[in-house]
Amino acid sequence: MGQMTTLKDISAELGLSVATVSRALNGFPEVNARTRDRVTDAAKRLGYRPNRVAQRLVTGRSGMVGMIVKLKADMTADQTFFDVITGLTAALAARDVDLVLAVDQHADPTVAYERMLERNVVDGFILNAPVPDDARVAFLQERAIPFVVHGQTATEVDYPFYGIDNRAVSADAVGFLTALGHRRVALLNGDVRWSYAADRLSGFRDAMAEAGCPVPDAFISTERPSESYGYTAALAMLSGRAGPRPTAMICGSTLIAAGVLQAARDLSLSVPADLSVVAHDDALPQLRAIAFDPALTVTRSPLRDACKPLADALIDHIGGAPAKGLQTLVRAELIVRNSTAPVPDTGVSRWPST
Amino acid sequence: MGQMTTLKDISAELGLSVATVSRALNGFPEVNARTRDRVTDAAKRLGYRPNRVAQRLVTGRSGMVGMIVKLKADMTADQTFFDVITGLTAALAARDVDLVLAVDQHADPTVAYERMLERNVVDGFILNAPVPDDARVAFLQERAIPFVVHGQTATEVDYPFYGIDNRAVSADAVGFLTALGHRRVALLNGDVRWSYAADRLSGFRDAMAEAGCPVPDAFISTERPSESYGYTAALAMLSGRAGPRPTAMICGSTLIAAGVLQAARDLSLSVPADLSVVAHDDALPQLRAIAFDPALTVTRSPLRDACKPLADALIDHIGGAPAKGLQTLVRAELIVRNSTAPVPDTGVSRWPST
DNA sequence: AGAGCATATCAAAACGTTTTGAAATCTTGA
DNA sequence: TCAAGATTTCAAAACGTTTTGATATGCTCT
Repeated sequence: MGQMTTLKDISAELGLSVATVSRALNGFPEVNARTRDRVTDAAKRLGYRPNRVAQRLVTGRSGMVGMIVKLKADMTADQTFFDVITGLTAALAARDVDLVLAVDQHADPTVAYERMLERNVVDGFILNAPVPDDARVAFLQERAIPFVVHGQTATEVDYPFYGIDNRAVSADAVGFLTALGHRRVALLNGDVRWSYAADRLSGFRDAMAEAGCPVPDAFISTERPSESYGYTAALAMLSGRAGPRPTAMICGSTLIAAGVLQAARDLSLSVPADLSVVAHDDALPQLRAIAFDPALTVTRSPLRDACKPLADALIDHIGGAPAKGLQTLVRAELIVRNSTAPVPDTGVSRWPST
Repeated sequence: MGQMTTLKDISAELGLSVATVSRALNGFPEVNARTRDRVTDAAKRLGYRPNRVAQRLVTGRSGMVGMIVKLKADMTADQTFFDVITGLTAALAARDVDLVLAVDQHADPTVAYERMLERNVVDGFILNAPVPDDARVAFLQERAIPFVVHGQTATEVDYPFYGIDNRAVSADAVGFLTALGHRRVALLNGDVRWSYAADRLSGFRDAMAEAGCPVPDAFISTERPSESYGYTAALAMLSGRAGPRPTAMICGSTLIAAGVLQAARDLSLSVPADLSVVAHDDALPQLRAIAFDPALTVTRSPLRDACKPLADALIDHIGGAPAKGLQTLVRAELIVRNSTAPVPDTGVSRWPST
């Protein structure tokens, strides 16, 4: 089958040396303008495509980065996963890098990385869903493998990351709600084993404390985000068996909020008149916060926004750029819609107790 | 940072030539047993890992295969996607091959393949979700790039594939239902743009014709599988506005079946007394047919089963094995549970018309 | 005309492997 | 003991690039 045309072919065709052809194609300044034209012309004419493998052999880079996703029994990742992969591969492709994907089914999170490194085919990794004191971070740092973390809050680290300020997410939501007079605010958080949820929780506690609002234990729940979790948790909190009910809820995701709204509906509670709801919105196409009824007030930071910065940070870091300049912590945007309102007059919700 | 140890390092250490070391490690027969031991020993001791890039440069193979998933606005792929990726990467890894993933957002399905080929980093492709006369197939065949198709019905082709016999899926379901006396059977199919659904449809029509059962147009619907599709389609069919109602339904997926069961419940119809339901079951962990109420009668062929044969077929094909021996068409298993029963006595459903 | 310098090109080394063809060593049989 | 053969090892080429160090060519200034 059709042999690839190589630098040698071009050099033979033009009576030049391979070195000059290489330089001409790579835009080195010392090659004569006319020669460069002849070379680029011949390259196009002969359909030259550089052999990446050869390039990589000499540059020592593979031009691929790895990503290893954890297979969870529940597969919650899926919703966000596809979206992230899409943006990521696009951003990587723009810089001529490919993504090698593996799924980890192992208990020890590092073995999958070890395996991929062993096959020594990737220049670096994209780490997602970090946990506090992530074992993978230690593993990769020890081996001096470049990586970038998606979703990171601690800023005092020496590797690149892109994340949202999750403490601020909670603080902003709390600040907004307390300004509306709410004092009994509940948090329907994600699973605190993940850093993002842990940070939201601590941000929530601190902000509530600062606002002088006590937070009963019953007002905080943490679980993997799902609609049914939102539904049952909200139902439990709103039943008011364990003291006064919350007048506002902060949801870890729009999915949870969907369950909360359903629960409110089933209890004949009006949102926002009886209950204010704020959710964090990753801007997934399937769950458009603006399409909720009522339209959700959210702290918003599109997941897709992370992809390009992540890809670029990793590639730059592999290229030798120091981590310090490749750390981004964005502040989520508070978007006020119709699911929030001032606290009901009495301060105690007005519906009959169940 | 720590230089990789190379063949040269080992050869220097042992006073052997690089060639011998290479041979020893690759199990060539002509190397002395003692020398081989010394080499493997030194390799382990020095932590030798072959440089894949160099290997590839000389062998011309990359040891990676590509998969390009189509980004659909609705993202229905997700459910099955994660499962497939998991099995696939595991099966590939077992043969020391990695998976390069890209997401295609382009209208022309071939451009993403073109792009990946251009970067010339994969030895072959796994094609999923084939359509009749798939443009990607023509594209890859023209360039003599190895590939394997996941989900294939036409058997008269000269490339490897692994698929289930979708015409038989329908035929088996129809055969089972007609044996129970059903004659008014409806098909809630997937989107017939995909081969699998097109085949299910033709298999359904043929089997029904053979059984001597007419099929009114209203008994056939095709749409992207979802619970709500199952719900609304079933509701429409069971309302009976356009003639007598079906006594049995064949669903393209368990997801659709979930909607059908809900519709039956809302109409106070008993499954299976009033309506028999058969679904095709891909055995996704999230939607366990046995956990339905009533437990679903299904044609079952676990999606995961396809992964290892697919990976192996592709790798063998890349290795030069002819396509003919790498084509598998499995017959789905009919599993009878509680969602099917003999047709009601009258032959006309006994519930009051709406 | 020759030194000095910038410009443009080249040949060769390097990357780390596999593979080829030849050479060295050992074994066997007469 | 020697030729023939088998066994084991080796040096070198090859894969297609990038990069290094050297060389050729032209120009400017004295």
